[in-house]
Amino acid sequence: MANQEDLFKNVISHAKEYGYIFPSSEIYDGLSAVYDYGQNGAELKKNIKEYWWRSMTQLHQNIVGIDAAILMHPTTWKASGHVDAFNDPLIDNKDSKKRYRADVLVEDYAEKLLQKAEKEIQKAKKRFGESFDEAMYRETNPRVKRYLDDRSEILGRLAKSLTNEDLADVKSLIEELEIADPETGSKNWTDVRQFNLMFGTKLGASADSATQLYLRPETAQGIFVNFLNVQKTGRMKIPFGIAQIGKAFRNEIVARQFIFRMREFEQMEMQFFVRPGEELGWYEKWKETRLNWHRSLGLGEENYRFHDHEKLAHYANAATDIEFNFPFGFKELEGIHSRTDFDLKAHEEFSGKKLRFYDPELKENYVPYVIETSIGLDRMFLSVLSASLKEEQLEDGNIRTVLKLPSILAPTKAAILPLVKKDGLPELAQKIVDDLKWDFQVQYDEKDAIGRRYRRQDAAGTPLCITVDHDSLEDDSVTVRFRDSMEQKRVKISEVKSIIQAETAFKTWMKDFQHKI
RNA sequence: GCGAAAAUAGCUCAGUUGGUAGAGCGCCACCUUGCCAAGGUGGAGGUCGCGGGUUCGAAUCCCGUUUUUCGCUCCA
Repeated sequence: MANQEDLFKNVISHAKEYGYIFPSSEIYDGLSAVYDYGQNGAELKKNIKEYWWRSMTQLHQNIVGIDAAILMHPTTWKASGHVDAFNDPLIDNKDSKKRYRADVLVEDYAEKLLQKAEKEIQKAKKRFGESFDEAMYRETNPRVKRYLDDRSEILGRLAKSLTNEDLADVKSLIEELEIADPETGSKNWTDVRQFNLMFGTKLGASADSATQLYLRPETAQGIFVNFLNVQKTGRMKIPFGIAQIGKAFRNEIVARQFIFRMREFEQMEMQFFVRPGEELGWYEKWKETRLNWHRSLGLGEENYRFHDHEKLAHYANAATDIEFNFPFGFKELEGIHSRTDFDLKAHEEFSGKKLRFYDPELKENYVPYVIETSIGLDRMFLSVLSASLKEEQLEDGNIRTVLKLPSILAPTKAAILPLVKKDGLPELAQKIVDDLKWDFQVQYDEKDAIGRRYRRQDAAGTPLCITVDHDSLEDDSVTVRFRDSMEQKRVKISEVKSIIQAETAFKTWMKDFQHKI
């Protein structure tokens, strides 16, 4: 574990040192759980986005992309359930330091009363046998009646307090009922506090006439509300998908672990619309397709696993996570959910608009079912970065720090290096840069000895180095040096472009892993 | 949000019982060199996270605060 922690610290400091990630507003001490992407980070992130976007929208004729606004009509979040579900009243136990949902504590207590009542009833049933009148017993037995009455009184009061947002009363309720920490038995509670996980903002310049808006807590709703627009204008036929990359915001209670859980984050989502009843087949297909996409990057098969949800959200009838072996253990990287018709139905209800598809084969209208694949871009970034960072022991005993990024994702594809900065070598190297820059992100570097420059590029993740030496002036050849193997190859200058191309092309990376949908 | 630990140069870290801040690497300039972190000379960069307090004197002791990591918790 100590090693893992060290590894994680290494990733964080490497990310900063090589211009990948900086704490937000660092000169003002930073802002909790907000990070900026630096010069290399921005490139890597953009490349991850592009790899995903092209896999979705370019390799599939029936998947198209949109880019919806972050601000949406507030009713969207009522329909999606976020207004209710993202509001949790929480309470801490001061002794055990454990946190609970206050309403769940009370509900559990009420549940126990119900169980006590049932137990009495079962006992009575045994005693009286056939002639036992259960309904009558519930009404007449004082103990059972008290249990049940208390229970409904408690639940009634809880519901009322929650509706009125009277959190003080929820706490009083917990104190009056002498509810104890289920694990430690302590009754030493903090006040109940409300956490709203959606960031609010206002539409309209004057405070009193302004409308309450939210920064979207997920990008999915931008797809659902545009379902008909895209389907009609794109003449899309079921099954089809809508992809989107964009920012989402959550006021996380605990936002931690570097860029793993941030308050402002980016999602890459694809909602795939299918015939009702066929969703589970598609769900399986997308599980396989998405895992393949991850495998194509070559970060190690053993670093991925599925984690099927046993407890499903109210809208889903199947759900799994693709987990990645982060430096702090296996954690969710991507979610694949069979969301049924929950979202479109909810939007039909709240908007009063029909969100249906006329299926010419079935000759009927229906609300499509949805398979969602949703990946955290920042988490993907962290997975790529942490799996790529290696400290290698070389044959001569030296340690080499190398960032073995998949070369299609690397910020800089090649560094062009004159062996020495004289004798016309820099000029030739510059000429090569000027030729390559139209197609690739390349970098010129003439500072320090060649070996050091190689290592510098290794640590920054550049897959190829092109070295210009004195022979180059005579025979138009250069040395290509490969980051991962450290091998060198003598090639003609005219071949360089195709070598970089072969190393970094989309097709090179994806072709064995693509899946026909 | 509660608890624990931490914060000193761009990075990794030293800094003794309180006595005016250091190393290695990195960075910049010049020289030498030239295929796997080479050598030399010179230089820039820190009010020791921030704010109070104790003290003749605080990086060091005390209080508060911010940020980070870990545990609890939560996760559409």
